[in-house]
Amino acid sequence: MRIATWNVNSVKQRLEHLLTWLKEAEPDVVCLQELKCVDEAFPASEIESAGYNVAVHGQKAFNGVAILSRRPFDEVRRGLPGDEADVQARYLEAVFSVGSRALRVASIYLPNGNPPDTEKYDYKLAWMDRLIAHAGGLLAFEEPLVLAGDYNVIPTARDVHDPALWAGDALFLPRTRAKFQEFAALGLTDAFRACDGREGQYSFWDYQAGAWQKNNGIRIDHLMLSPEAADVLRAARIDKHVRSWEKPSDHVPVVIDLAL
DNA sequence: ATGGCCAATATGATTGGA
Repeated sequence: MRIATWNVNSVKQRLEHLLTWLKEAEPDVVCLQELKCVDEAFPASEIESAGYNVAVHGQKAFNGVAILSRRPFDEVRRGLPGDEADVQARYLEAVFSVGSRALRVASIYLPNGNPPDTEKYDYKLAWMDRLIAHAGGLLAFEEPLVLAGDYNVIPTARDVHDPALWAGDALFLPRTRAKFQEFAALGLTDAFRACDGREGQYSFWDYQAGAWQKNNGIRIDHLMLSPEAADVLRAARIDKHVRSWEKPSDHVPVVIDLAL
């Protein structure tokens, strides 16, 4: 079972890349973020023709998450619980049958939070609290669970090319990292870090200032695993070559293999 | 050259990204 996450920065702009990468990587489940379109504008037929079922939680212009799956969906949940007034499309959850087991996967687009001295940062931290509460409930099922997405969190100094440059950023502030630690401490495993301890492994490079050419990146796209999923983790990788394609997203896919 | 981008929006300056 191959599961991936990718912030595509507009699914309409990135459709050709997505179809090429699906054929190349052959994932079973894909979590997408930053669709930047409403449900009706999502290119469902093109993706279905590539062999995937589609669940979409879109929004006009911003945000938007989707899950693609070769298997049929048993259940789909749209939106993160905990705030009925939150209209931002940042969370989508699905359940699949894998043999006799249930596999639950969520596509997450955690708020950026910049600038940190504004209500945007408060929203980020509150969203993380809601995610912690919801994840706690899901972990109680004691099933394979993959919470995958663009977390907009640099977990440690090892995950950024120049920690000092990011010290005051909402993605790397101590409060942000502490909250992410609290989330992981529920019993979640960072799949990539469980497989690869090297420095210089990133999932995002800014479009500006030649960041890609200089490998000035950050690792902010994560697949977080329940113990039942971590037990069957076999491999994790970052498909960084996608960043060198023409007109790329600023994020690249992160991929794991589970023995399910 | 110590700076350089990109996408969406009643489409032209603004907003958001990270």
